[in-house]
Amino acid sequence: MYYNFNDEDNNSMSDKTFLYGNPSWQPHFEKGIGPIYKAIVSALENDIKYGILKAGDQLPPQRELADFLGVNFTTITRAYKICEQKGLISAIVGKGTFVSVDANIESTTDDTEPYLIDLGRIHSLNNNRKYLSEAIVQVTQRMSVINYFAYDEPKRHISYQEVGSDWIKRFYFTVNPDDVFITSGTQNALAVILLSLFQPGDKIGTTRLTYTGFKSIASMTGIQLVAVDTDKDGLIPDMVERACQIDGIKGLYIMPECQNPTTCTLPAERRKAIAEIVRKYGLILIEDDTMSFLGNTDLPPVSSFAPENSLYINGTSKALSVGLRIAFLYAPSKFHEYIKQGIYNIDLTTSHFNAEIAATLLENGSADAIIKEKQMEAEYRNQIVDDILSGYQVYGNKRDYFRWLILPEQWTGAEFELCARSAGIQVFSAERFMVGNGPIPSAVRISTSAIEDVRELKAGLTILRQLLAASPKLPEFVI
Amino acid sequence: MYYNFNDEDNNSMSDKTFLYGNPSWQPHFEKGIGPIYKAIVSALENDIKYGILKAGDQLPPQRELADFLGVNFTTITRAYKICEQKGLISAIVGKGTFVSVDANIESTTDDTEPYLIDLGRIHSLNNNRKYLSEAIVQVTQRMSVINYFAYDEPKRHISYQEVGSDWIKRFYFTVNPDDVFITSGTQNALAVILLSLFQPGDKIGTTRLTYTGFKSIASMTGIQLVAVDTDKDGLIPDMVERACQIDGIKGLYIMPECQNPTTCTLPAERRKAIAEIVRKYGLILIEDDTMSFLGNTDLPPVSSFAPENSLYINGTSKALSVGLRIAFLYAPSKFHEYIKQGIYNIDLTTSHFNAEIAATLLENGSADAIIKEKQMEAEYRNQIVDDILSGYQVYGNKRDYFRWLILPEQWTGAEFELCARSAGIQVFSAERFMVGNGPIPSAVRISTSAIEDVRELKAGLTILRQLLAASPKLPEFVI
DNA sequence: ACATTTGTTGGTCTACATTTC
DNA sequence: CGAAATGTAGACCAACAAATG
Repeated sequence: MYYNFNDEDNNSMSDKTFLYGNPSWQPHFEKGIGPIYKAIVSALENDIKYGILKAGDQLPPQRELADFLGVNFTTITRAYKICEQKGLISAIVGKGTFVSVDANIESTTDDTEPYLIDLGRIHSLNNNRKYLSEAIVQVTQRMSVINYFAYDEPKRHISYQEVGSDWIKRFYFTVNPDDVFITSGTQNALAVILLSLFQPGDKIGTTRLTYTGFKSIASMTGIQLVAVDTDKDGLIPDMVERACQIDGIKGLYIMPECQNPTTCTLPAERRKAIAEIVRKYGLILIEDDTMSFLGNTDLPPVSSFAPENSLYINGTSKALSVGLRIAFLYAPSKFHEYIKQGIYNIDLTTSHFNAEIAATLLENGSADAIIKEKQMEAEYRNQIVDDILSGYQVYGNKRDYFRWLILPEQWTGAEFELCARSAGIQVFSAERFMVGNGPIPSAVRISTSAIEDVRELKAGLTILRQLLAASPKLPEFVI
Repeated sequence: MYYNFNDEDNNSMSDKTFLYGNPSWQPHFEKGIGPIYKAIVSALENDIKYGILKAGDQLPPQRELADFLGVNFTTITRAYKICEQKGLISAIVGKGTFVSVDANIESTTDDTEPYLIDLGRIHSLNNNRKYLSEAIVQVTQRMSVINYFAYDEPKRHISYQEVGSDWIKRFYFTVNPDDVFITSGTQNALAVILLSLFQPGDKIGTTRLTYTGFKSIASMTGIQLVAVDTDKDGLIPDMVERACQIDGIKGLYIMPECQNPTTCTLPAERRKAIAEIVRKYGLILIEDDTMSFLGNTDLPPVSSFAPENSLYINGTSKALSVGLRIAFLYAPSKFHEYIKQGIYNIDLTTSHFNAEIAATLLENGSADAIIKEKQMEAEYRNQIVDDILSGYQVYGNKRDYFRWLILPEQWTGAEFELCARSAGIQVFSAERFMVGNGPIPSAVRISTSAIEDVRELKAGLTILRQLLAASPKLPEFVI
């Protein structure tokens, strides 16, 4: 383009030429065709793709690479910045720039090969379908069933919004029915929120290990996630405040109960402290409380302490039935217009028939029975995990749908996932849940909720136990 | 920050000080607090919001404003650029920068006050619910109904994908069932496509007047729309090519049949020509063929001439029933992974129960009967419009769900919409459908498909006819 | 405590492309 | 046609800010 890359002539740089050695990484591209920063971006993308750069590798400092290429260092800044936005690398002032740990890792957890024992995905436990089936019969027998399909808004004796506020009230958060929206599930609610309340480039804080579905939707909408540090109780309030001050996060995503994947549950004081920070910095809190129905605690959600700044999601898929795809979303009035618009723009509306079934279940008390059974089944299954993996560090509340296993020294999560897979078992490693950079815990998530038959669970766990005692033996593979 | 704004001292500018007069618009902000370009952005936002800057107003040239503020002109470039991305203004090299026509106009068309005669929204005609009701009864009577809710993927004799490929085949496009996805309606399919195949900042070409739902989802995902010129037959192929060369569009959004809102239908040669360009430039074609069931033509869609580059959407909401929320999406194999991911990230999956009802309707022939009836009803209603508005320029095929009315000299679309509203009728003006800048046609869209009772249509049209002959008489209002 | 290393940000400069007159 | 007007894009520079030792 307009610049000649003539290293000798570049006097302003010549005194620094000796300051830097050869950069640890060098982008290969043809000079003179197209902009430099773009060339660097594609070189970086390629080298990560082909394994020349590996997760955690440190890139040369901007000034060093700039000197080597004979350009101003902010040109490198620009290139690095783009790569960072693509999630390939992450930079820390004073420290350096590093290849992201998940740069080359599939971050979804929705797919599993059918022949594997599925200790990977989190499902609703399908143990008893009696109530569901009754509700369906009840709904379909009503003369008005056609209305759920023919009309946009069928009339019913109490509104879905009231059903939703009643549902949310179960979890110690009292909201006005007018503030309740109905979405097609939790994931859908997250998509609506990110699309309607945030813009590409905005930053949202979240635990360093977070729900993969949230990572995906954030990456699709161009929203940057900022890792906030945690300890055994979950998010550390001071670290949230830090993220506000330093990173300028606009929102905060939390799962207060049974955080996915670490199973942390926020204690009461932290909930209040976080709400305090949310209010102080005017954050938009996105609280995903899908797991609260398990009843491990009776604490009010963070949203209840900062309702004006909060979006609170509580879905029925996990609690009642996968097929329902109904989640309730609380939003304060200042967000109503945006959320309405978002819901409309993504999918017009949720199926009224499904909403009616969910409403029926909730109104006639079947929901309570279903939840009770699921809680007991979860408890039973978790006990099996704790028994078979006794002696290992297994985290999780009594009734969670999954557990978090800290691996022995010799393993990394990714290695263990791979070996388990070869042994016929699907688990998901810490790597998949990582946000940004930082130390990756050696751990895997073990789901107890996807398999149909408890014998499968036992068989799978027994194999995992053997694996845990062994050493990583990776199959031969390139890259 | 780091710069002092001392106009006198700025020698490099002093010779130019006399070249420019006072800028036609001046941003008001406090110097020294925060970056200049951001201050300009908020000043601009505010002035548009409060009506100080009106749609179509020309902003001062970058150099002029820069001189006035005593900064480098590229700082203004930066501010303008951000505003352009926000959709507030649009700039043309050599010409200037202008406030967008839709900067302050609600671009949604989903809301209508209940007391108005709704000639605004486009609905499915709900004339006959017999078939739908039969299908629901049939589906619910099957013993396996619970499976639609309890399982993720109920077994059926032929797959929904095959149902989808059969449906698409009706519209002269033969596709492999493996390439068919099921989404929760057309709007949902568009959201999935934009989220999974495009990134914030990407550009997509579309007709200068386009579907508002597409505008909204593009704006939410940070995707820029580029207006492509049209004539009475719709998109002009040469203009599409121009958009490729000049704007570097990555995708192209089209409605080949009954383009919303202008009712244009692309003739055969244009379809081939556009497909040619799509292939030549490797564009991603997004073809929204929701209206083809009306059967105004029997032309194959553009996608059929460039299947490797095309995403073809054909929904059932308009054709069968609003409540179904099922659309079929064809995607070539190279996009499968992305689309799958996108569907999963937005909403997990579509309601199987609804899919089953749609499938039943399609398989047992009811769909044909429903469509036939809708076609006839549409024809009947359009005839009424053409009769009552005879003498005026009304565009539309025999069987469309809406018509496009060119207004007489004295009216602009926005004025007419406002006056019609005061007279109790909702119509949507050309302004709502505009992409970017350019001349705004004086026209409104008149929907024939939202009202229940034809008498309402007649009453509404009669009032509109009187209005057309009158002069704009705007109610007193500020801004 | 303070200098060093490293990344970030706001503003500027230069070449250039498109449109208008 | 060519000069003027106007917007665009890539690179550069200087001040700043966080982390490290």
